[in-house]
Amino acid sequence: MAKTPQAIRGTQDIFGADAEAFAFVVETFERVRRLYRFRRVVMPVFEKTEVFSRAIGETTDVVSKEMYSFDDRGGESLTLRPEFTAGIARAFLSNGWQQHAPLKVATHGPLFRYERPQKGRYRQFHQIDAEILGAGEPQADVELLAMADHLLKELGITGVTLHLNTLGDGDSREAWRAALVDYFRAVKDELSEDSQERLEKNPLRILDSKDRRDQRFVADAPKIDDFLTDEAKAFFGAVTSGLDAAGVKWTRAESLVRGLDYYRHTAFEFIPDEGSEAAGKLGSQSTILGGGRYDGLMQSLGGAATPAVGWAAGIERLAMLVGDKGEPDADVIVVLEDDAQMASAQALISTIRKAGHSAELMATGSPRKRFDKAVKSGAETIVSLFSPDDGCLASRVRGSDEWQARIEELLARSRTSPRA
RNA sequence: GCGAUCGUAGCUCAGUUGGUUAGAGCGCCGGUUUGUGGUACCGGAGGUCGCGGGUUCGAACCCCGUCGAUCGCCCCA
Repeated sequence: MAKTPQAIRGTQDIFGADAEAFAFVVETFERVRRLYRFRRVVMPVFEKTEVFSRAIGETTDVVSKEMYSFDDRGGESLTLRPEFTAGIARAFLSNGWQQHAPLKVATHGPLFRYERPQKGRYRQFHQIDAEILGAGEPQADVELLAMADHLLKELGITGVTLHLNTLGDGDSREAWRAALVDYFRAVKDELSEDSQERLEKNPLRILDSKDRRDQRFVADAPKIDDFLTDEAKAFFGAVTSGLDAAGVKWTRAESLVRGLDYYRHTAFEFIPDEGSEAAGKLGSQSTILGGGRYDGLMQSLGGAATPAVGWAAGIERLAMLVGDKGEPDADVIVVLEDDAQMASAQALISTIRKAGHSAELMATGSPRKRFDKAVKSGAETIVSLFSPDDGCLASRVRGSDEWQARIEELLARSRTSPRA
Protein backbone atom coordinates (compact mmCIF):
# COMPACT_ATOMS: atom_id res chain seq x y z
CA MET A 1 0.00 0.00 0.00
CA ALA A 2 1.20 3.49 -0.78
CA LYS A 3 2.43 5.54 2.13
CA THR A 4 0.06 8.16 3.46
CA PRO A 5 1.59 11.63 3.27
CA GLN A 6 2.06 13.37 6.60
CA ALA A 7 0.86 16.84 7.46
CA ILE A 8 3.44 19.61 7.30
CA ARG A 9 5.19 20.18 10.61
CA GLY A 10 3.53 22.90 12.60
CA THR A 11 0.21 22.70 10.79
CA GLN A 12 -2.94 21.55 12.51
CA ASP A 13 -6.04 19.67 11.53
CA ILE A 14 -8.49 21.32 13.85
CA PHE A 15 -11.54 19.20 14.62
CA GLY A 16 -14.30 18.65 17.14
CA ALA A 17 -14.28 20.67 20.33
CA ASP A 18 -11.14 22.54 19.25
CA ALA A 19 -12.80 23.58 16.01
CA GLU A 20 -15.86 24.77 17.93
CA ALA A 21 -13.70 26.88 20.24
CA PHE A 22 -11.90 28.29 17.21
CA ALA A 23 -15.20 29.19 15.55
CA PHE A 24 -16.46 30.74 18.79
CA VAL A 25 -13.45 33.08 18.85
CA VAL A 26 -13.94 34.13 15.23
CA GLU A 27 -17.71 34.59 15.58
CA THR A 28 -17.31 36.64 18.72
CA PHE A 29 -14.68 38.80 17.03
CA GLU A 30 -16.98 39.39 14.06
CA ARG A 31 -19.78 40.44 16.39
CA VAL A 32 -17.63 42.79 18.45
CA ARG A 33 -15.89 44.43 15.53
CA ARG A 34 -19.32 45.41 14.18
CA LEU A 35 -20.13 47.09 17.49
CA TYR A 36 -17.03 49.24 16.99
CA ARG A 37 -17.77 49.79 13.31
CA PHE A 38 -14.63 48.13 11.99
CA ARG A 39 -15.04 47.23 8.34
CA ARG A 40 -14.29 43.76 7.07
CA VAL A 41 -11.35 43.26 4.73
CA VAL A 42 -10.15 40.07 3.09
CA MET A 43 -6.46 40.10 2.29
CA PRO A 44 -4.16 38.01 0.11
CA VAL A 45 -2.31 35.22 1.88
CA PHE A 46 0.87 36.10 0.02
CA GLU A 47 2.60 39.28 -1.08
CA LYS A 48 5.81 40.33 -2.71
CA THR A 49 8.58 39.56 -0.26
CA GLU A 50 9.60 43.21 -0.07
CA VAL A 51 6.23 44.14 1.45
CA PHE A 52 7.26 42.33 4.59
CA SER A 53 11.02 42.84 4.53
CA ARG A 54 10.67 46.60 4.15
CA ALA A 55 7.76 47.04 6.55
CA ILE A 56 8.82 44.72 9.36
CA GLY A 57 12.59 45.28 9.19
CA GLU A 58 15.34 43.19 7.64
CA THR A 59 17.04 42.42 10.93
CA THR A 60 13.99 41.18 12.78
CA ASP A 61 13.70 37.47 13.47
CA VAL A 62 10.48 37.33 11.50
CA VAL A 63 12.11 38.55 8.32
CA SER A 64 15.61 37.17 8.71
CA LYS A 65 14.71 33.58 9.52
CA GLU A 66 10.99 32.89 9.79
CA MET A 67 9.46 33.72 6.42
CA TYR A 68 8.12 31.21 3.95
CA SER A 69 9.52 32.79 0.78
CA PHE A 70 9.71 31.31 -2.69
CA ASP A 71 10.16 32.37 -6.28
CA ASP A 72 7.07 32.06 -8.43
CA ARG A 73 7.22 30.88 -12.04
CA GLY A 74 7.98 34.39 -13.19
CA GLY A 75 11.01 34.53 -10.92
CA GLU A 76 9.50 36.95 -8.45
CA SER A 77 10.12 36.46 -4.74
CA LEU A 78 6.85 36.00 -2.88
CA THR A 79 6.20 35.35 0.79
CA LEU A 80 3.36 33.75 2.71
CA ARG A 81 2.21 36.47 5.07
CA PRO A 82 3.81 36.27 8.54
CA GLU A 83 1.48 39.02 9.81
CA PHE A 84 -1.42 41.15 8.63
CA THR A 85 -0.24 44.70 9.17
CA ALA A 86 2.26 45.01 6.34
CA GLY A 87 -0.19 43.68 3.76
CA ILE A 88 -2.97 45.95 4.97
CA ALA A 89 -0.62 48.94 4.80
CA ARG A 90 0.29 47.96 1.25
CA ALA A 91 -3.39 47.72 0.32
CA PHE A 92 -4.06 51.09 1.92
CA LEU A 93 -1.44 52.65 -0.33
CA SER A 94 -2.04 50.75 -3.54
CA ASN A 95 -5.84 51.08 -3.45
CA GLY A 96 -6.04 54.72 -2.48
CA TRP A 97 -7.77 53.93 0.79
CA GLN A 98 -6.51 57.30 2.02
CA GLN A 99 -9.87 58.59 0.80
CA HIS A 100 -11.56 56.58 3.57
CA ALA A 101 -9.21 57.72 6.33
CA PRO A 102 -9.55 57.37 9.18
CA LEU A 103 -10.25 53.78 8.19
CA LYS A 104 -11.08 51.06 10.68
CA VAL A 105 -10.64 47.54 9.32
CA ALA A 106 -10.73 44.03 10.73
CA THR A 107 -9.75 40.68 9.28
CA HIS A 108 -8.75 37.19 10.28
CA GLY A 109 -7.08 34.21 8.72
CA PRO A 110 -3.92 32.12 8.52
CA LEU A 111 -0.36 33.38 8.95
CA PHE A 112 2.88 31.52 8.36
CA ARG A 113 6.11 31.58 10.28
CA TYR A 114 8.93 29.04 10.03
CA GLU A 115 9.44 28.36 13.72
CA ARG A 116 9.86 25.36 15.94
CA PRO A 117 6.32 24.38 16.93
CA GLN A 118 5.30 24.07 20.57
CA LYS A 119 2.26 24.65 22.74
CA GLY A 120 0.32 27.64 21.42
CA ARG A 121 2.74 28.10 18.55
CA TYR A 122 2.48 26.78 15.02
CA ARG A 123 3.96 27.30 11.58
CA GLN A 124 0.53 27.95 10.19
CA PHE A 125 -1.42 29.79 12.83
CA HIS A 126 -4.41 32.08 12.79
CA GLN A 127 -5.03 35.57 13.97
CA ILE A 128 -7.81 38.06 14.29
CA ASP A 129 -6.63 41.56 13.46
CA ALA A 130 -7.87 45.12 13.84
CA GLU A 131 -6.28 48.29 12.48
CA ILE A 132 -7.09 52.00 12.43
CA LEU A 133 -5.33 53.63 9.48
CA GLY A 134 -4.78 57.32 9.02
CA ALA A 135 -5.63 58.28 12.58
CA GLY A 136 -2.90 59.98 14.56
CA GLU A 137 -4.83 60.93 17.65
CA PRO A 138 -4.66 59.03 20.94
CA GLN A 139 -8.41 58.48 20.78
CA ALA A 140 -7.72 55.87 18.08
CA ASP A 141 -5.42 53.95 20.42
CA VAL A 142 -8.07 54.10 23.12
CA GLU A 143 -10.85 52.85 20.86
CA LEU A 144 -8.71 50.02 19.55
CA LEU A 145 -7.73 48.91 23.04
CA ALA A 146 -11.28 49.25 24.30
CA MET A 147 -12.37 46.88 21.57
CA ALA A 148 -9.64 44.38 22.46
CA ASP A 149 -10.61 44.52 26.12
CA HIS A 150 -14.30 44.17 25.25
CA LEU A 151 -13.59 41.20 23.01
CA LEU A 152 -11.72 39.34 25.74
CA LYS A 153 -14.64 39.91 28.10
CA GLU A 154 -17.12 38.65 25.50
CA LEU A 155 -14.95 35.57 25.09
CA GLY A 156 -15.17 35.02 28.84
CA ILE A 157 -11.42 35.22 29.27
CA THR A 158 -10.29 36.31 32.72
CA GLY A 159 -6.97 36.66 34.47
CA VAL A 160 -5.48 38.64 31.61
CA THR A 161 -4.10 42.17 31.93
CA LEU A 162 -3.27 44.87 29.43
CA HIS A 163 0.42 45.72 29.66
CA LEU A 164 1.03 49.14 28.22
CA ASN A 165 4.13 51.07 27.29
CA THR A 166 5.23 53.90 25.07
CA LEU A 167 8.26 53.84 22.84
CA GLY A 168 7.97 57.53 22.07
CA ASP A 169 8.32 58.94 18.59
CA GLY A 170 11.07 57.86 16.21
CA ASP A 171 13.71 60.17 17.71
CA SER A 172 12.84 59.21 21.29
CA ARG A 173 13.06 55.57 20.44
CA GLU A 174 16.45 55.94 18.74
CA ALA A 175 17.93 57.98 21.57
CA TRP A 176 16.71 55.47 24.13
CA ARG A 177 18.07 52.61 22.10
CA ALA A 178 21.48 54.26 21.83
CA ALA A 179 21.57 54.85 25.58
CA LEU A 180 20.66 51.22 26.23
CA VAL A 181 23.42 50.01 23.95
CA ASP A 182 25.96 52.21 25.74
CA TYR A 183 24.74 51.05 29.12
CA PHE A 184 24.78 47.35 28.38
CA ARG A 185 27.98 47.41 26.34
CA ALA A 186 29.83 48.51 29.45
CA VAL A 187 28.87 45.25 31.17
CA LYS A 188 28.76 43.09 28.08
CA ASP A 189 30.97 40.33 29.46
CA GLU A 190 28.63 39.80 32.39
CA LEU A 191 25.50 39.42 30.27
CA SER A 192 24.04 36.13 29.12
CA GLU A 193 25.17 34.78 25.77
CA ASP A 194 21.75 35.54 24.32
CA SER A 195 21.84 39.12 25.49
CA GLN A 196 25.36 39.69 24.18
CA GLU A 197 23.91 38.87 20.82
CA ARG A 198 20.80 40.97 21.44
CA LEU A 199 23.10 43.92 22.16
CA GLU A 200 23.87 44.08 18.45
CA LYS A 201 20.56 42.95 16.98
CA ASN A 202 17.79 43.92 19.32
CA PRO A 203 19.04 45.68 22.48
CA LEU A 204 15.55 46.56 23.69
CA ARG A 205 14.85 42.90 24.25
CA ILE A 206 17.52 42.63 26.94
CA LEU A 207 15.06 44.42 29.18
CA ASP A 208 12.71 41.46 29.39
CA SER A 209 15.32 38.75 29.44
CA LYS A 210 14.48 35.84 31.71
CA ASP A 211 18.16 35.32 32.56
CA ARG A 212 19.24 36.33 36.10
CA ARG A 213 22.60 37.53 34.79
CA ASP A 214 20.77 40.15 32.72
CA GLN A 215 18.08 41.06 35.22
CA ARG A 216 20.69 42.44 37.67
CA PHE A 217 21.37 45.27 35.25
CA VAL A 218 17.86 45.93 34.02
CA ALA A 219 16.64 47.87 37.05
CA ASP A 220 19.21 50.62 36.54
CA ALA A 221 19.04 50.70 32.76
CA PRO A 222 18.05 53.94 31.03
CA LYS A 223 14.28 54.49 31.08
CA ILE A 224 12.25 55.44 28.06
CA ASP A 225 10.51 58.11 30.12
CA ASP A 226 13.77 60.08 30.29
CA PHE A 227 13.94 60.25 26.52
CA LEU A 228 10.37 61.13 25.70
CA THR A 229 9.64 64.46 24.09
CA ASP A 230 6.89 66.56 25.62
CA GLU A 231 4.63 65.61 22.75
CA ALA A 232 5.25 61.92 23.28
CA LYS A 233 4.54 62.27 26.99
CA ALA A 234 1.33 64.12 26.29
CA PHE A 235 0.29 61.47 23.79
CA PHE A 236 0.82 58.64 26.22
CA GLY A 237 -0.97 60.59 28.92
CA ALA A 238 -3.97 61.01 26.65
CA VAL A 239 -4.03 57.30 25.89
CA THR A 240 -3.89 56.28 29.53
CA SER A 241 -6.51 58.75 30.68
CA GLY A 242 -8.73 57.65 27.80
CA LEU A 243 -8.40 54.04 28.87
CA ASP A 244 -9.29 54.97 32.42
CA ALA A 245 -12.36 56.81 31.16
CA ALA A 246 -13.37 53.84 29.03
CA GLY A 247 -13.01 51.51 32.00
CA VAL A 248 -10.13 49.52 30.53
CA LYS A 249 -7.78 48.24 33.18
CA TRP A 250 -4.09 48.46 32.35
CA THR A 251 -0.68 48.31 33.90
CA ARG A 252 2.47 50.15 32.91
CA ALA A 253 5.15 47.85 31.55
CA GLU A 254 8.29 49.93 31.17
CA SER A 255 10.30 47.13 29.63
CA LEU A 256 7.65 46.04 27.16
CA VAL A 257 9.05 46.40 23.68
CA ARG A 258 7.74 44.87 20.51
CA GLY A 259 9.94 42.95 18.16
CA LEU A 260 9.13 44.69 14.93
CA ASP A 261 10.86 47.84 13.76
CA TYR A 262 7.76 49.80 12.87
CA TYR A 263 6.34 50.43 16.34
CA ARG A 264 6.19 53.98 17.71
CA HIS A 265 4.47 55.46 20.72
CA THR A 266 1.93 53.02 22.12
CA ALA A 267 2.93 49.38 22.44
CA PHE A 268 0.85 46.84 24.31
CA GLU A 269 0.22 43.20 25.02
CA PHE A 270 -2.53 41.38 26.85
CA ILE A 271 -0.75 38.89 29.09
CA PRO A 272 -2.14 36.31 31.53
CA ASP A 273 -1.53 37.17 35.18
CA GLU A 274 1.18 35.13 36.77
CA GLY A 275 -0.17 31.98 38.37
CA SER A 276 -3.58 32.40 36.75
CA GLU A 277 -5.48 29.57 35.13
CA ALA A 278 -4.97 31.27 31.78
CA ALA A 279 -1.20 31.32 32.24
CA GLY A 280 -1.22 27.59 32.92
CA LYS A 281 -3.23 26.80 29.82
CA LEU A 282 -0.88 28.74 27.56
CA GLY A 283 2.31 26.93 28.50
CA SER A 284 5.32 29.11 27.94
CA GLN A 285 3.52 31.42 25.52
CA SER A 286 2.37 34.58 27.20
CA THR A 287 1.05 37.14 24.77
CA ILE A 288 -2.46 36.48 23.53
CA LEU A 289 -3.00 39.85 21.89
CA GLY A 290 -0.39 42.41 20.96
CA GLY A 291 0.10 45.49 18.89
CA GLY A 292 0.83 49.17 18.89
CA ARG A 293 1.16 52.30 16.87
CA TYR A 294 3.14 52.20 13.63
CA ASP A 295 3.39 55.73 12.37
CA GLY A 296 6.51 55.06 10.30
CA LEU A 297 5.38 52.00 8.39
CA MET A 298 3.67 53.63 5.42
CA GLN A 299 6.81 55.59 4.57
CA SER A 300 8.90 52.45 4.60
CA LEU A 301 6.59 51.21 1.84
CA GLY A 302 7.04 54.42 -0.13
CA GLY A 303 3.80 56.08 0.92
CA ALA A 304 3.08 59.40 2.55
CA ALA A 305 3.50 59.55 6.31
CA THR A 306 0.33 57.98 7.67
CA PRO A 307 -0.29 57.34 11.34
CA ALA A 308 -1.90 54.03 12.26
CA VAL A 309 -2.51 51.66 15.18
CA GLY A 310 -3.39 48.01 15.24
CA TRP A 311 -3.35 44.74 17.06
CA ALA A 312 -3.53 41.06 16.35
CA ALA A 313 -4.40 38.11 18.54
CA GLY A 314 -3.70 34.43 18.10
CA ILE A 315 -6.94 32.52 17.56
CA GLU A 316 -5.43 29.26 18.79
CA ARG A 317 -4.22 30.94 21.98
CA LEU A 318 -7.59 32.56 22.60
CA ALA A 319 -9.32 29.26 21.87
CA MET A 320 -7.23 27.61 24.59
CA LEU A 321 -8.72 30.05 27.09
CA VAL A 322 -12.41 30.05 26.17
CA GLY A 323 -13.18 26.71 27.75
CA ASP A 324 -14.75 23.64 26.21
CA LYS A 325 -17.35 24.65 23.66
CA GLY A 326 -18.21 21.09 22.67
CA GLU A 327 -20.33 20.26 19.69
CA PRO A 328 -24.03 20.82 20.24
CA ASP A 329 -26.34 17.81 20.34
CA ALA A 330 -28.93 17.46 17.61
CA ASP A 331 -32.39 18.81 18.38
CA VAL A 332 -33.91 15.66 16.94
CA ILE A 333 -32.67 12.24 15.91
CA VAL A 334 -34.77 10.20 13.54
CA VAL A 335 -34.23 6.48 13.96
CA LEU A 336 -35.26 4.36 11.03
CA GLU A 337 -36.09 0.94 12.46
CA ASP A 338 -37.46 -0.48 9.25
CA ASP A 339 -35.64 0.23 6.01
CA ALA A 340 -38.96 -0.06 4.12
CA GLN A 341 -39.82 3.35 5.58
CA MET A 342 -36.68 5.05 4.22
CA ALA A 343 -38.59 7.52 2.04
CA SER A 344 -40.76 8.59 4.96
CA ALA A 345 -37.68 9.08 7.11
CA GLN A 346 -36.02 11.22 4.48
CA ALA A 347 -39.16 13.30 4.08
CA LEU A 348 -39.47 13.77 7.82
CA ILE A 349 -35.86 14.78 8.43
CA SER A 350 -36.01 17.20 5.56
CA THR A 351 -39.13 18.80 7.03
CA ILE A 352 -37.56 19.00 10.48
CA ARG A 353 -34.46 20.74 9.14
CA LYS A 354 -36.43 23.19 7.04
CA ALA A 355 -38.41 24.07 10.16
CA GLY A 356 -35.09 25.20 11.62
CA HIS A 357 -34.21 22.29 13.90
CA SER A 358 -30.92 20.44 13.69
CA ALA A 359 -31.52 16.80 12.93
CA GLU A 360 -29.64 13.59 12.24
CA LEU A 361 -30.89 10.41 10.61
CA MET A 362 -29.82 7.06 12.03
CA ALA A 363 -30.37 4.57 9.25
CA THR A 364 -27.18 2.56 8.86
CA GLY A 365 -25.76 -0.47 10.57
CA SER A 366 -27.77 -3.01 12.47
CA PRO A 367 -31.36 -1.74 12.92
CA ARG A 368 -31.20 -2.80 16.54
CA LYS A 369 -28.18 -0.55 17.17
CA ARG A 370 -29.69 2.54 15.68
CA PHE A 371 -31.76 3.44 18.71
CA ASP A 372 -28.69 2.83 20.87
CA LYS A 373 -26.69 5.30 18.86
CA ALA A 374 -29.46 7.87 19.11
CA VAL A 375 -29.58 7.53 22.89
CA LYS A 376 -25.81 7.78 23.15
CA SER A 377 -25.69 10.89 20.99
CA GLY A 378 -27.31 12.85 23.80
CA ALA A 379 -30.19 14.23 21.75
CA GLU A 380 -33.21 14.98 23.88
CA THR A 381 -35.75 14.11 21.24
CA ILE A 382 -35.74 10.82 19.39
CA VAL A 383 -38.27 9.81 16.75
CA SER A 384 -38.32 6.18 15.75
CA LEU A 385 -40.05 5.06 12.57
CA PHE A 386 -41.18 1.47 12.11
CA SER A 387 -43.81 -0.61 10.38
CA PRO A 388 -46.38 -2.50 12.37
CA ASP A 389 -47.85 -5.63 10.83
CA ASP A 390 -50.03 -3.67 8.42
CA GLY A 391 -46.95 -2.21 6.74
CA CYS A 392 -48.01 1.36 7.37
CA LEU A 393 -45.76 3.99 8.88
CA ALA A 394 -45.80 4.22 12.62
CA SER A 395 -43.76 6.48 14.85
CA ARG A 396 -42.81 6.89 18.47
CA VAL A 397 -41.42 10.06 19.92
CA ARG A 398 -39.26 10.18 23.01
CA GLY A 399 -38.85 13.68 24.41
CA SER A 400 -40.67 16.50 26.13
CA ASP A 401 -44.39 17.00 25.57
CA GLU A 402 -43.63 20.15 23.67
CA TRP A 403 -41.30 18.31 21.32
CA GLN A 404 -43.69 15.40 20.90
CA ALA A 405 -46.39 17.77 19.74
CA ARG A 406 -44.00 19.58 17.45
CA ILE A 407 -42.76 16.34 15.87
CA GLU A 408 -46.31 15.05 15.37
CA GLU A 409 -47.09 18.26 13.54
CA LEU A 410 -43.97 18.04 11.36
CA LEU A 411 -44.65 14.37 10.68
CA ALA A 412 -48.14 15.20 9.45
CA ARG A 413 -46.71 17.97 7.30
CA SER A 414 -44.05 15.72 5.75
CA ARG A 415 -46.72 13.14 4.91
CA THR A 416 -48.99 15.56 3.11
CA SER A 417 -46.22 17.35 1.19
CA PRO A 418 -43.26 15.06 0.70
CA ARG A 419 -41.41 17.71 -1.28
CA ALA A 420 -41.94 20.50 1.24
C1' G B 1 19.16 26.99 15.28
C1' C B 2 19.80 24.55 20.50
C1' G B 3 17.99 21.19 24.56
C1' A B 4 14.80 17.46 27.08
C1' U B 5 11.14 13.68 26.86
C1' C B 6 8.39 10.30 24.00
C1' G B 7 6.88 6.92 19.42
C1' U B 8 2.86 -0.44 20.91
C1' A B 9 -4.62 -1.46 17.44
C1' G B 10 -8.66 4.01 14.56
C1' C B 11 -8.17 6.65 19.88
C1' U B 12 -6.21 6.45 25.24
C1' C B 13 -2.73 3.32 27.20
C1' A B 14 -0.58 -1.60 29.76
C1' G B 15 3.35 -4.89 28.50
C1' U B 16 7.90 -7.48 34.82
C1' U B 17 15.33 -8.32 35.06
C1' G B 18 15.35 -9.34 27.09
C1' G B 19 12.13 -15.44 26.89
C1' U B 20 6.29 -19.18 23.62
C1' U B 21 0.84 -16.93 19.98
C1' A B 22 1.89 -8.57 22.17
C1' G B 23 -2.99 -7.18 25.87
C1' A B 24 -7.11 -3.80 28.05
C1' G B 25 -10.72 0.15 27.68
C1' C B 26 -13.19 3.14 24.13
C1' G B 27 -14.62 3.10 19.02
C1' C B 28 -16.04 -0.02 14.70
C1' C B 29 -18.65 -4.54 12.69
C1' G B 30 -21.85 -8.73 13.78
C1' G B 31 -25.03 -11.46 17.08
C1' U B 32 -28.53 -11.98 21.60
C1' U B 33 -33.21 -9.80 24.15
C1' U B 34 -40.24 -11.07 21.09
C1' G B 35 -39.13 -5.85 23.06
C1' U B 36 -42.48 1.83 24.35
C1' G B 37 -36.70 -0.21 25.31
C1' G B 38 -31.86 0.01 25.77
C1' U B 39 -26.82 3.81 26.97
C1' A B 40 -27.03 -4.20 28.58
C1' C B 41 -24.79 -9.11 27.31
C1' C B 42 -21.80 -12.21 23.78
C1' G B 43 -18.60 -12.45 19.71
C1' G B 44 -15.46 -10.53 15.59
C1' A B 45 -12.21 -7.65 12.67
C1' G B 46 -8.01 -4.59 13.38
C1' G B 47 -0.88 -4.29 15.21
C1' U B 48 5.74 -4.92 9.75
C1' C B 49 5.53 -2.59 18.36
C1' G B 50 7.69 4.84 13.75
C1' C B 51 11.75 3.38 10.17
C1' G B 52 16.89 1.34 9.35
C1' G B 53 21.06 -0.95 11.31
C1' G B 54 23.62 -3.41 15.55
C1' U B 55 24.20 -6.68 20.16
C1' U B 56 22.05 -11.59 21.47
C1' C B 57 20.39 -18.43 20.95
C1' G B 58 16.28 -14.90 21.32
C1' A B 59 14.58 -7.65 21.05
C1' A B 60 8.32 -3.96 21.86
C1' C B 61 12.28 -3.94 25.81
C1' C B 62 19.54 -2.95 25.23
C1' C B 63 22.95 0.24 21.69
C1' C B 64 23.58 3.57 17.26
C1' G B 65 21.35 6.27 13.38
C1' U B 66 17.06 8.42 11.24
C1' C B 67 12.07 10.37 10.87
C1' G B 68 8.06 12.22 13.64
C1' A B 69 5.56 14.21 17.94
C1' U B 70 5.41 16.84 22.50
C1' C B 71 7.50 20.37 25.84
C1' G B 72 11.15 24.14 26.72
C1' C B 73 15.18 28.02 24.95
C1' C B 74 15.29 31.90 21.26
C1' C B 75 11.43 34.74 19.25
C1' C B 76 6.52 35.62 18.87
C1' A B 77 0.14 35.67 18.39
